[in-house]
Amino acid sequence: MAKQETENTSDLYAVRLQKLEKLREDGINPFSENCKQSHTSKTAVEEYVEDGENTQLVSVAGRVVVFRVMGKASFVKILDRDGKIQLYVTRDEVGVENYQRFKKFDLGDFIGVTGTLFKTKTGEITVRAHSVKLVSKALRPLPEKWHGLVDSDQIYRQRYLDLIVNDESRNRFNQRFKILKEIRKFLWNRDYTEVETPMMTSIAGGAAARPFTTHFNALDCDFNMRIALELYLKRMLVGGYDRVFELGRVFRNEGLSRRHNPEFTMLEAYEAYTDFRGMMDMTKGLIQQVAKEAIGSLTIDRYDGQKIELSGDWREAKYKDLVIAATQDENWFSLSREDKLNACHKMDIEVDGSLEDFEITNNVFEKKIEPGLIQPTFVTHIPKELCPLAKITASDESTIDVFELCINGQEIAPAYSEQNDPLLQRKMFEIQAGEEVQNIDEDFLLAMEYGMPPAGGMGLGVDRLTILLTGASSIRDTILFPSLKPQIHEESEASES
RNA sequence: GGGUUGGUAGCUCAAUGGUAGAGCAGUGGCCUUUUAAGCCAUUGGUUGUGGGUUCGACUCCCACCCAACCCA
Repeated sequence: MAKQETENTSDLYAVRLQKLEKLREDGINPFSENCKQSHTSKTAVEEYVEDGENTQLVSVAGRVVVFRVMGKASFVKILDRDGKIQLYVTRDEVGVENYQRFKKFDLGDFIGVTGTLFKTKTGEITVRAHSVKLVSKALRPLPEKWHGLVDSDQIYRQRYLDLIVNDESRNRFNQRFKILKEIRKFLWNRDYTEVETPMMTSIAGGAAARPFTTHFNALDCDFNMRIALELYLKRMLVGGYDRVFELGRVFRNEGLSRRHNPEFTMLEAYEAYTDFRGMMDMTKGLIQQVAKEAIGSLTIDRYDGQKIELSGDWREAKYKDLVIAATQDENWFSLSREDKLNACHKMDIEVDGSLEDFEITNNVFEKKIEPGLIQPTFVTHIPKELCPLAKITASDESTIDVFELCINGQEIAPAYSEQNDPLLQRKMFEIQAGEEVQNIDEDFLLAMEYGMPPAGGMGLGVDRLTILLTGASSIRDTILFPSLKPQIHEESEASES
């Protein structure tokens, strides 16, 4: 049965296996051959001398993605880390025997070529091959060149194929990698230290989210995957590192959607002797510089054609003012819980009848206000119930000194004036935990009692920032290997021939 | 979890109950400046899985699997 499947589905595979055998018979190892790479596709092209003698030898290597044989001459394109470059291979240059062998190469094979540069009739800078050799044989055919790979399932499960054949996808991921690099550069330049803190802890704190659990065999106890970086980075503040950041994965055991992946990348940065106002300037500077360096523009085209303007000053708005504007009710915050629920029904906002007062209001914010905040907006003076880790606003006991930066209809980055009063912090934790006091991170409170400097802290959803800056329509297009349900594989079709 | 759409050759797609097709890829030829190269010939299928209806099912019905989108 398995054998039959091999024969039916892998005809192309069988042909390539035969080629492989032929190469071995001819004394050529189709896999171990190494080759020199003196230039990449990009740096090789830069060597080309306009209107001059192009005698400089370049050695390039990569995967064959275009293969056009025209009798005794051929054009080939290879893909390397910098992109693609065209090669011109002729019988006269590489010799009859080599050329015969070359003609049996397949799309997808890795080859190495050494030669000189010239420009074709149509003006493309091309390597005229003096020698060409196979360095690694591909046994599977690549997806079609023109339409690329469009099956979403295969794009996500076999991302490597997507990266090989879909330029748009490769470019988007290159932008993501650049974004990560520029975030680090920005913070390093401000004398921040990059640190690493535990991903597995007994208590997952720092945010309100359901954690993934795992079992620690040696200690025989259940651990949680982290849901935020906050509590350990603050321990670093206590420990004397007054500017720290971590860029890493957090895990939240919640739904999957166009905007949510259970594991995602967070930046959290803590800076002593500043507050949420200081973090506001820092965050704006960071996003503007990252956009400039990684994307090359401060004006972003969204997938739906709208433009997002990141330059200049950004709007600031108080949470309460936004809610009052959205509900068109000056007295919203004095309404009873029941009146708020009724008003939500009238506005077509579905709310769970058991929600607390502030949660009902926050539903209005999340469903009616946030999706409309396309241009950068710092939302300030947020109700204190929404975050137990920030300082209370001096002039208004009901709010905290924080901002939530919304862009592209999503919350991108919250920041606080961090709470550093250990007694108040304990009280806030106790209110939040309610019955579940065992979930209070006592070690964190102990650390705070040794003294934590006043600080501003900021968290930034790197995936959401990437969605914003690349104009992607889904978070899955910005995560290399998004979470998917495992597929049951049938017997692997291998080795029989 | 609910709704909608989709799953057919390696890839991209056709085929509305009556012999499963095309383009690209592959294979064999021709071809020394191509740009989705071109020309001639040609191989390739358990139609997502399992049931059912029917003389006959890619097509209709039921269940399940996977994905995308929308909603919760």
